[in-house]
Amino acid sequence: MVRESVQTRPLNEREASVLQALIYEYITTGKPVGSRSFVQKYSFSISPATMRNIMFDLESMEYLKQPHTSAGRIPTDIGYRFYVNSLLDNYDFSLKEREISVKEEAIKREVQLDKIFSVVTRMLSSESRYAAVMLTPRFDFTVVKRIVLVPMGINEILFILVTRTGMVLPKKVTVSANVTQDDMYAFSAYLTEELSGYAVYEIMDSIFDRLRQEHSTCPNKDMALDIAQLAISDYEEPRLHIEGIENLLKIPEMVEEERLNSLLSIIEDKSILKRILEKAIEFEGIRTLIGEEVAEEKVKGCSMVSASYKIGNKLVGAVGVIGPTRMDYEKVVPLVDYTGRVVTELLTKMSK
Amino acid sequence: MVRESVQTRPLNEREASVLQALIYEYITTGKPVGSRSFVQKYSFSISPATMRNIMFDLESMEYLKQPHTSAGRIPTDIGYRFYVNSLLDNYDFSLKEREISVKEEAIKREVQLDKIFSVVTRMLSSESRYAAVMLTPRFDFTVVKRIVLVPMGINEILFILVTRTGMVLPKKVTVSANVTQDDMYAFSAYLTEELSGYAVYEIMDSIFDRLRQEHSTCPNKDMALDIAQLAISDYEEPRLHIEGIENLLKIPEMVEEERLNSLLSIIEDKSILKRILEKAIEFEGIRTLIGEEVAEEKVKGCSMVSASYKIGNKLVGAVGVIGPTRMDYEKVVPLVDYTGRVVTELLTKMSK
DNA sequence: ATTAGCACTCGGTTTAAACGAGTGCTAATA
DNA sequence: TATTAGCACTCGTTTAAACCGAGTGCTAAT
Repeated sequence: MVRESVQTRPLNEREASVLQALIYEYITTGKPVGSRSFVQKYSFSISPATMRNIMFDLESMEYLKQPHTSAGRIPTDIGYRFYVNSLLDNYDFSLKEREISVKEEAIKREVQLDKIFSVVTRMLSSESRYAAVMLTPRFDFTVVKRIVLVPMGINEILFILVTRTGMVLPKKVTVSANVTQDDMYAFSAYLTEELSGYAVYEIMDSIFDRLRQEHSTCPNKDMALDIAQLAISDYEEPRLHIEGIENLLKIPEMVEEERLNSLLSIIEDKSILKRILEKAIEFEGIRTLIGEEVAEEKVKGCSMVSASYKIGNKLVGAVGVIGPTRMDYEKVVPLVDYTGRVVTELLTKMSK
Repeated sequence: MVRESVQTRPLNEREASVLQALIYEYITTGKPVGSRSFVQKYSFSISPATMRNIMFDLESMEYLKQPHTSAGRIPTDIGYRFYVNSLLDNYDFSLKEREISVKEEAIKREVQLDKIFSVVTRMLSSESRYAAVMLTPRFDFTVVKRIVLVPMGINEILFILVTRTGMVLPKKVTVSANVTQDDMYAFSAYLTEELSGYAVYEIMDSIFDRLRQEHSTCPNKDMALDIAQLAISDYEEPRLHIEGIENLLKIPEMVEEERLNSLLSIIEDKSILKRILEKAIEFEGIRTLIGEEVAEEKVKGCSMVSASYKIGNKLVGAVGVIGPTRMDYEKVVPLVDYTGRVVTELLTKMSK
């Protein structure tokens, strides 16, 4: 049979299973997969020649490519995409959890929210053997539990916001007028009374406006509001936690010139990752970006599996794993998915 | 003259200047320094042969070595040590600052203490072009400014300690008995009243004991003390900030197998760095560790320049730069020294 | 004490050959 | 028609040999 170029079309069963096995093989070994040894290793009951024909078809449909003539095949981004999609199709989102659940306790034992982020990323990177990233919750959805003002010096006030999740967010504010210790107590009480229970975005949107018009027994009410507004309006951006870059350095192909540069830009310019993860927040559940799909100029040959997490039913942050395109998706996808759920559960419980 | 093996002895002037120039050359180029080109480049008015003789002497005194026969010379750790010491001898610790002072403002503008650590390490790594590390202040020397208790749930209390430097240290504490909102206010007032102005180590050493015996108007005084003691006793360890590992990856010799492993252990096992920096706290001022002097099994071919910093006149933390043995000490030493001073100044001012 | 001269070393680079895993194509086969 | 055996060909990788050049140590002359 003379092989003619094949347009993209649904794969038949045999092609699909070959593709799947081939990608699996490549993910494990990192070497281009050739027909002879492949057929043997996976006990396909076809000859190498037939395998070559199938590979040829898969190649002309752009699922595979050759790094150079007369080498075996490696998957293209499209190939990986097929692989990951069929993983996702068959993935039982309810199960899986049991296998990993040991770590769950370690996370849940952590009480200080800030540490949770470290623990989660550390766990995720060590479990996945790649690099883990996490974007801390969007500030505007956090719910105020308590506000405490502490005088720090002349005209300097430390504004401490305690969230319902137990996060403690301090902010130094400079005021022009003098404020007495008694004022501080009054302000703390007033602001806690009025703002607790509301999410920051609500406070910014409407609560402040309402309070300014309402009457209050708090002396200097307006000043209290000024301080609060000042502090809250320039609260912190979500922070990016990265952990486990060292894992990536252990992967031989990542240490090669070109990839290393990708890595360097990722570490150096955190805004890149932040951009990617911020996008991920919008998608409920798992999201995979393979190779070029990452769509960041400086990032080449990397994939990213991410999951958004919620507080209550608001999507507020994301967590993920970065690795080479040749990533062990089969392991990473459930892991990330699971981690997202644990974080959601934890934060939601804390904010009750 | 037949060269005989030379015992270590004080270097004469010519030898010293050759050694100094040679190390400088090696630091800049990274290539073994050979006699011919070296004599030419640095306009020594001696012949290459004479230079070889000098080099031979320096080698037999272990200031230099050859990576292999018939190659030029490179410095040994002892050589670097000589170089750094004479740098330090001639180093005007009062001056230098002016050159770098631009960044000072950027740091001092930072109000949130936690961010200062990030800013300092980032600045230090980007200025030095190596990796920067910083150990946050030892907790036991921080002075209490204010204590606030916030009820978080059944039997759960958030204990917030505000230090005089403006650091906000929250800690979740679980108590057995029920605590009312009013208790909280009373406790906060009582603890603030009694503990503010004292350093944590004083509180742990004696204040608690004293308070337990004294009478107080605070109802449930003992419970308040229990909570405080619980929270303070297991407060956080100094944290380690690292920044700029990417800079090290840009140095070709660091990406080679062996060095890369060193690097990986450093990143992976932060306790190594912590150990080194903790030691550095004990030395007032600058400290250099060259190559083997680092004395950590897994760390090879790295040097570290560190400076301790103080709050008032207590040594509480350290900051430093890590790079290859072939580091630009001439640049790094003043930089680290200066950074240490700025941090000291800043923290001291904040804690007033 | 310095230096010119010279034989010698040895890592790095270049060149060439041999290797081997893999391919595409063709022709025979089920 | 789909599969397979056979074969020539490709091309990156490994191995070996040759060579280059920067550098050394030693010796003898200055």
